[in-house]
Amino acid sequence: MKDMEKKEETGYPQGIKWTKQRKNVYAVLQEATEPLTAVQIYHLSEKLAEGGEYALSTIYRILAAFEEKGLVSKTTWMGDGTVVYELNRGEHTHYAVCLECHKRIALQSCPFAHIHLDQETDGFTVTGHKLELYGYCKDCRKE
Amino acid sequence: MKDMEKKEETGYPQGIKWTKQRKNVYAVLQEATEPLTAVQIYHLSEKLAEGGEYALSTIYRILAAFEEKGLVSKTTWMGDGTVVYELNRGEHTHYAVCLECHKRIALQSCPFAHIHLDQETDGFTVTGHKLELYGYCKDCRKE
DNA sequence: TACTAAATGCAAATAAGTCGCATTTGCATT
DNA sequence: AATGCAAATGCGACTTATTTGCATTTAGTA
Repeated sequence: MKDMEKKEETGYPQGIKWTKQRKNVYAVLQEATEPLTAVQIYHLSEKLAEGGEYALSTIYRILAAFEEKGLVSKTTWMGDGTVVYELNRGEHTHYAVCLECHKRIALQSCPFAHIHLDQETDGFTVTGHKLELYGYCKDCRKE
Repeated sequence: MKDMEKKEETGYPQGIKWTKQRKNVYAVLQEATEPLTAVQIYHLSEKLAEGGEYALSTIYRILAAFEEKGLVSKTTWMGDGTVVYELNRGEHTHYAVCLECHKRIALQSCPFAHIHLDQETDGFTVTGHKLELYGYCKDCRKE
């Protein structure tokens, strides 16, 4: 287990205090396959630790701190406004949301990958975008 | 003012009770040039009427009823999750949001107007989409 | 004009997130 | 290894946005 020891000693972005709560939240975000709400992160973090030794307000503060440091980005599901957090991994993902079962399906690629959005609006410099598709997944489709 | 009388008698989508509160909310939404929050609609409706004869909960219920009937659509500003309502007028509008001053600029056209999004995801039938652009408006742009 | 289901007002309840303050804890230093 | 302090945490109170129960009112029909 020397590898794990090594990982314990290093591997965390520096510049902030790495408390056990922060390490757990960070681990939860690394394991996540899609963006999570603060409450989901709260429960998953507690599961990672043994006891119920977390305050929800701490989770909110940790997420705010991570966002400040650029580790995490905070977004909202456009459909219902749910606020979610995810690790900044460089790429971005869009989702298709089923209006029937509310399942979210990640798009394999961004439709704007090769489209220039800049000229859309006069004088506005576009630096990013958010997109959400709506419709029916193959299980819920009406014929 | 015969025109107004006429308008009073007709012109409302049928199938629901047209109370004075609902008429006012409907009028507010018709006059709106962009989506409004429930609280904004609440204040504007009270201004339309004379007295403070509205309950905020009623506004929420009216908006929910309108949404049910397909008169109104409820959306959220993706950036901050603010929930807003607007009349369903057939077309849809996207916005570019300035990260500095938070101004919203309506796009003249939808970038997807002539793009097929259907094939993006296997088996998913796309019926709608939401898009928000981020960046800097011409007043806030950094050189 | 009377009747009834639906709509409203009000106040209390819920949900998501924030904040102040006393206590604890990384972590840099001795 | 022990110390010190700023930063982080826990806890509870608070805010803001929205929902809900219930008694009362009202639109639209019979």
